[in-house]
Amino acid sequence: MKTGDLNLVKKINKSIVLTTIQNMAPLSRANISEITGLNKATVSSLVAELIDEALVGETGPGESSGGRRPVMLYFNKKAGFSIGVDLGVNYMLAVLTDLSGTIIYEKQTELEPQTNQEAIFTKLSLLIKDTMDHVPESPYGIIGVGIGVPGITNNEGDVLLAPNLGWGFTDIKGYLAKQFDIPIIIDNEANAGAYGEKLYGSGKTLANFIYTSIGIGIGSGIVIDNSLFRGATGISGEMGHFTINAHGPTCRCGNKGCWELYASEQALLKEAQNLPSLKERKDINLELLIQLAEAGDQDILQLFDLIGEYIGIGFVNIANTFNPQAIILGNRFSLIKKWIFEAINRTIAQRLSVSQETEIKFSERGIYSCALGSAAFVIEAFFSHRKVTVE
Amino acid sequence: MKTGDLNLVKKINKSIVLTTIQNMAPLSRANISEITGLNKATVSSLVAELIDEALVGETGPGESSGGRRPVMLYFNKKAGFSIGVDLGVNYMLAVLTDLSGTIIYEKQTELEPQTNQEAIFTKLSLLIKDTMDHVPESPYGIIGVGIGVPGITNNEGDVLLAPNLGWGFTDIKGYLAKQFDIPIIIDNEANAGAYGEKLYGSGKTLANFIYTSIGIGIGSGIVIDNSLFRGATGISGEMGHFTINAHGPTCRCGNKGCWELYASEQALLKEAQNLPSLKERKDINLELLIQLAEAGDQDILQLFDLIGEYIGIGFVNIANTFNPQAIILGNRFSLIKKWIFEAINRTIAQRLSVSQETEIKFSERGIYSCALGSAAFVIEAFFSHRKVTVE
DNA sequence: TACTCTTTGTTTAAACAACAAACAAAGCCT
DNA sequence: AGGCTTTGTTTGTTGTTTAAACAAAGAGTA
Repeated sequence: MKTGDLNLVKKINKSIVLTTIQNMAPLSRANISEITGLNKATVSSLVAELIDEALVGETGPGESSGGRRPVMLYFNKKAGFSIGVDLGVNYMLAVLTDLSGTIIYEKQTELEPQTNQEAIFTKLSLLIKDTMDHVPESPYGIIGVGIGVPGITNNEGDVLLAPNLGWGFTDIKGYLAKQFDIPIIIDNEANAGAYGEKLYGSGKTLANFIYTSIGIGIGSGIVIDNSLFRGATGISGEMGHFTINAHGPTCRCGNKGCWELYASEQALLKEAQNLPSLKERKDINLELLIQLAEAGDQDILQLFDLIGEYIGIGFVNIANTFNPQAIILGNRFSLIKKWIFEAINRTIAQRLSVSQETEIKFSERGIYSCALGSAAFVIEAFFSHRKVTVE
Repeated sequence: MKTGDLNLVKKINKSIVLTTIQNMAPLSRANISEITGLNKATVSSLVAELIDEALVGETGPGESSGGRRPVMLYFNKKAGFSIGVDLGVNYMLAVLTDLSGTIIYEKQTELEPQTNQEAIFTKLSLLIKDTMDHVPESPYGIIGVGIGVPGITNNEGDVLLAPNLGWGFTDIKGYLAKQFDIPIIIDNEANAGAYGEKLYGSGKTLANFIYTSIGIGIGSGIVIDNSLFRGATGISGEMGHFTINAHGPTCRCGNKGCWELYASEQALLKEAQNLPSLKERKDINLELLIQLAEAGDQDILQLFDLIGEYIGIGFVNIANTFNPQAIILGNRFSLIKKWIFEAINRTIAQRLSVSQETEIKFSERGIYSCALGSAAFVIEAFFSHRKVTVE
């Protein structure tokens, strides 16, 4: 049982001071005291410890406001570095970030579709090693590696199922832990994307939102009260598989009429193939359709509109279920924003009860959301034993 | 900003001690010390204060285990009383409970359908006053009134919309506050039901579950990490209005093919009306159908089965979205459990990916869930300034 | 320049909650 | 009767926040 003692009090206040510096630097000890309500003496003593731990530094004297000049403090975001990997179906993207989520280095590797698991593991190791080589000198070095996987993961770092990779149960954390002696965090690609947008993108100012990652499939990350909801056993947000057509076609998940059969890249490409103008072509992919849309192809524009409508139908379901402040659309479909945005909003206006005010947004960090979020999971874990919240 | 100080530590520990006594009484100070890890001296001092506040009492000496006999403590559940009201469409049920949720007194009032708001308010006042008259003498008296309303409420205690009552925006809290000088808490009927089941029913051992209240409409309460999720602005769980048929009939909410059009009492009665055997009858209601089912009417049994299937389809959506440990079916449809249970489970087995293990349960407190949950909201508020949690 | 006032940050002493250890109380066992 | 065990209180220590005093360093003004 978690009882209270003096140690806890200190931890809470130190956490508050650190968070304040992270969010509002540059600022002085006096500023912190005023903002937090903590006594000046308390702030001084806690800041001294944070400086000892290399998490905070002094930049020098600031502007006087009629008295002694303050000593300005900053958050030492270079105290350590995190690695985040977006493990896609046909690519791998790794980013190296500092403790504030700024990208220091990035590297992308292409993957042949259907690459076997052994080969993916090897490439992943190489990618991580390469990224590690680009870490600057720092007190804490690399504080961990986070990986976003397009599939279902549990809280122990196992992948339970990743159909688009052809994986069943996979102990990816175990594999990596053997090679790298640092914390490894595995999570779902949509959760990571949601977290990335929460910290560094469209979700920065939102406490409650749903991030929907629409690509080949549809995944989602649920942010409630500023933190990610992972569900009972770490599986959740499989919203691509809710039924929007009770007697529709069977999905590979076993259910019928799943949303993702109507509103994903897989649905889009299938419909495109049926267009008279494209019937013969074998090279249909999202990029081609974007080209055609740019050129003003009416069939394609109409198709995008239809897909947008189905996305809107799913969004109405999400809004009715969670009443979030916003739904953020991310992953590949953020590329076709301009052709689906109107249809999504139109559908929502038609179907959603007026009392709800859910805004539709698009991912701000684009293809980086997932890698950034994965890196952020590591940073969160690094700070977790320093940060405490009370309610 | 919420900083830490000695006062906070004390509050945390006092809260732990009180919770421990509530959950495990009768027990001694030494027991508490052992269970919580708090020092014996600390426990003694905190228990002394709780006794001063009349929340805890001593029953007398317990069994010796080879030394001095312990003084056994109990939670004084009679220190105050709470009133919970289930404001239904054609009835009002009030319960008077002690601080542990035990019902001391209850009273139900029938309502004519379409009763106007003024009349409902008057009846509600009378019901509350009558309930108050049955309160035993106690240190804190009546600590508040909680009301569960079949509609959308916000966190300020306003009803925004209650279609089945014919209400638009209604300041019910304001009305009651004028007459009763105690805390008034207004919440959605499904949220209250969920909370009632969480504390005193099928949800007691579950940290994550979805309570679906299926009656005329379908509402839902979402329990995440042992606490109720209310959504961005206190509106959430309008799951009855997610689409399960993208191009189905239009619902009064504006959306199309809403789940509640296929799986609620309203759907059931409409289908029943179309049965050849019932075409001429004007007195179709749930109770009649139950009678017929008991008598073995094949048409009715088949109809129940069909409705069960649609309930199952919605449950699959819920499971895919939240991955809860269980889905608890409550309200009127808990009455027809034996005729729909099999169809629900069958549908889920067919449609839900095997990796998920969501159990289907039925409400344990039956028609009391909502009133009990409403009363519990009041108790929670009463303790909220005493109880603190840290993470 | 000299002086006062303001602001910043540190030092000092007081308050207080948890804690360990000693102690008192009240039982059990032989 | 005496030793042992368990319970619960008392006593003194530790560690943290805090208010108040203080020191440092600048601004403003005559």
